[in-house]
Amino acid sequence: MDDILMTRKERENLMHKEAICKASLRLFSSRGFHNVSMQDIAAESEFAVGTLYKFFPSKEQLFAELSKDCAKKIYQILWPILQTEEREDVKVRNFIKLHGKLVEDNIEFIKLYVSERGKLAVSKSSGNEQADNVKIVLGKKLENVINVGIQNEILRDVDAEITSLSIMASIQSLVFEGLNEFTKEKMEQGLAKLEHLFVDGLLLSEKHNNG
Amino acid sequence: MDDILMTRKERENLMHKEAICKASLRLFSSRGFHNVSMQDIAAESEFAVGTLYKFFPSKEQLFAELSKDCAKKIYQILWPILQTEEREDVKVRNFIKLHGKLVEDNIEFIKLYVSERGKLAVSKSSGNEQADNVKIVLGKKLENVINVGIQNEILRDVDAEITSLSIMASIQSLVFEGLNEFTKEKMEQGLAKLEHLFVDGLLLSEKHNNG
Amino acid sequence: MDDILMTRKERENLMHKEAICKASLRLFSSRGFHNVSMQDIAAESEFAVGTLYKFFPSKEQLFAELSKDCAKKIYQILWPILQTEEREDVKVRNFIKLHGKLVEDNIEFIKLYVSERGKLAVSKSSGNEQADNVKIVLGKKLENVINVGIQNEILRDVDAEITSLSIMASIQSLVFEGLNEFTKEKMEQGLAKLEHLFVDGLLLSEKHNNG
Amino acid sequence: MDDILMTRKERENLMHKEAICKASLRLFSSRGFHNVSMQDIAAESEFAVGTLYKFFPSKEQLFAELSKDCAKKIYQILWPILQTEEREDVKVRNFIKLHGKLVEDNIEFIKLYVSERGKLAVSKSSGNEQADNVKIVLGKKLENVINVGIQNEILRDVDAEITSLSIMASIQSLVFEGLNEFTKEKMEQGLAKLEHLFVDGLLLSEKHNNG
DNA sequence: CATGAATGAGACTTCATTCAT
DNA sequence: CATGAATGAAGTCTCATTCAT
Repeated sequence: MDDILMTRKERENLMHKEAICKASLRLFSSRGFHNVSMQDIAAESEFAVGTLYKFFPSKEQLFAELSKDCAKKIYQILWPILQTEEREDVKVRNFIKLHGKLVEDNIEFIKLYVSERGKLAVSKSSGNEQADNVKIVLGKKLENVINVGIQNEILRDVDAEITSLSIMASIQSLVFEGLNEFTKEKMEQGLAKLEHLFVDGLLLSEKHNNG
Repeated sequence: MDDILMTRKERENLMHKEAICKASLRLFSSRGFHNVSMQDIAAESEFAVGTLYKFFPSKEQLFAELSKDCAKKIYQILWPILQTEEREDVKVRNFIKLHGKLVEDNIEFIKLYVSERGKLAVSKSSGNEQADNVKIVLGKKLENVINVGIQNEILRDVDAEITSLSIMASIQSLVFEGLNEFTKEKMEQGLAKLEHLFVDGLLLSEKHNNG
Repeated sequence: MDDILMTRKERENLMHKEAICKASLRLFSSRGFHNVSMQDIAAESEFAVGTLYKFFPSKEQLFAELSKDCAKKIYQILWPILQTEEREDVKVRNFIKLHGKLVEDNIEFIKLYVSERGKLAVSKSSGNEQADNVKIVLGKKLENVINVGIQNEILRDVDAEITSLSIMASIQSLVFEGLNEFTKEKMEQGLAKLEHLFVDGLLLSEKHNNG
Repeated sequence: MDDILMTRKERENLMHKEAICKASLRLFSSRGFHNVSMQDIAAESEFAVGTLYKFFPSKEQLFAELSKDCAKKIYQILWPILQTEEREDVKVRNFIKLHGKLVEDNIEFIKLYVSERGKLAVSKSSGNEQADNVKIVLGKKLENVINVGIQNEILRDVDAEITSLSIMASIQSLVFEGLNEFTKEKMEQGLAKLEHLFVDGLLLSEKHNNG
């Protein structure tokens, strides 16, 4: 509870900043960076334009920070899955499965996460790098899990790097492609099939399949 | 050879339009739609702004036509691969493999193909729909090939839809992620691994693997 | 007295809008719609271009609103004259006479009122319709007054419609033709002669002439 | 027949110029100066843009010359009417009446004649001055006719200047107002009423009315 | 000499950013 | 300190005019 260490002012500040972030996220995720103006954000967040600049030095920085938060949040949800003491195939299963819940709770975050890439004149947008980093870091971790699975003779001897990339890309494609049309159930069905494709079909030896 | 049937004027016209397209493609693919101005395109193509509007009625239409061309070109290369009389697993192999050549020849086309999706306030940009359609059409065809392969007992009994999506997403990810960093060799290695992952590992029964 | 009920902001807002209107009116009335740019209006009104768009959504709308105001103002001055309990010939006299005062106070309004008609590619400029409507409405009322005058045997039996049109056209011609050259006196002399021509000469029976 | 003195080239030139004028007139009269581009005129006249500039140094000059021609043509039709040996009231009658035929034959000329006034940034448009001059000259002549009529005791003792202005304005108003809606018959009815209003009602003593 | 492709200044409009209140 | 009116650079697009062919 950092709250205790903060003055009321600071606490209010934080809440205001979060309100702005939420409003921005709503707008950016549905309309994209260039089709949202600071005036739009001001209106949506119910603050004055000038106030936005008290919290963020520029529109780009606001977007970058948003991306960073978004990446961080996703990281905090997905990373632990790959850190458990479970068997490797279970980790991969859960990693895939968890995206269903993730989408349900964070549609906007996800949209932003998957949609805006290379769009900005990425001069200084450290936030997006961060977002990409999360993908890379999670990808590397997944790769690592797969490698360990292979070593433990739980998974077949595939190329872990390419398999990790493939899994992440497939999830992203499924999630993004489906965002506008899929119901929760359809999404989860798709993820289940993905799980089957990669874990049952590809990676698991028969003995584990039956487990 | 339409060239013979054209007047010099018409040929020049065509060349100019192509020059504008090339310049636009260069800029759009590296910076995205909103970070390229008509002035930029004019400078890059060495024409005046007004000239651009002799060839395209608006920036959106220019971009749409570009997308359409791009999609068409890729379609014309990839579609025949899935239409041959080859065995289904070979079709899939070739489909994946061919992306190496594709990237080599059409980096910018590819970038545009994979990057701009849902980015514009896509009011009427029929060009982008076209681009998306190509992905969908190719994806559906790939799905069909996989299904036939399963019926012919060449491929395992997987969910063809999700496998198709997964293959396409993986290629896209590999190609796009690698575009800025990968050498030709690295790209082809990646595609080879992808081929192995999906065709050898996942889909082929053992007998075909050994063929 | 709305002033009391307004905040300072609102009052300033109104003043700014009026300043813009005045500047626009000055420019439009002397140079016409197409020969005045938003930059011109910005310079004349001593605001930035962007500011103009805070008050009006487009140049066309600015012009339309101006026309509407102009028409409304003129309507509010002239209509009551035709609504009094006076005898019909007196109404017509006053209607003509009043234009002298009108010109004196609202040269620019008048210029706009008489000059811009059918000039714009009048797609949706409801303002101008309004302006035309005022002419039509006043014309119809004048026609009505004349008809009543005829029924009351105060005016001769002329065609009221054509007489009304003729009176309005004559006033307009006199006022517009003279705008750049006439002194106040010359204008009033002209109107007096017009009054004589239409009311004494044409319309009134002898007995009323002597009254 | 100047034709005899011209070379074939010169004759062709003249025809081309006339073709351009006709096309321009068609466009200007229906859409106004600012809503017609040189490209439009080129297309309508079936000449190249560059060719237009062989005949006219600028769009403004083209318009000016057109206005001048238009004014001249109208002048040549109307002036003789006021120069005949007829009695003055008959001259005025014919002057008014003739506008019916005029409209019928020269809708475009008329439209241009009455519509474009003070619209251009009248820096050097001597053509429009010419057009205005024609109105003034005809107006002065009509005034003169009326004065003679008064001296000859055919017309009442009215102010000739204001009567002339009134007649001209009324005709113009009737013709212009009606251009888009009136049938030939309606137009002629209106002019007949105008004739009655001004000649029978106002100007003629009884004895002439019965003639 | 006619042509019309090319030009580029200039029009309208938007929006990130500033600053007086 | 928050506000939001004001700013003006920059974007898209038009069109009168030029000039190589």
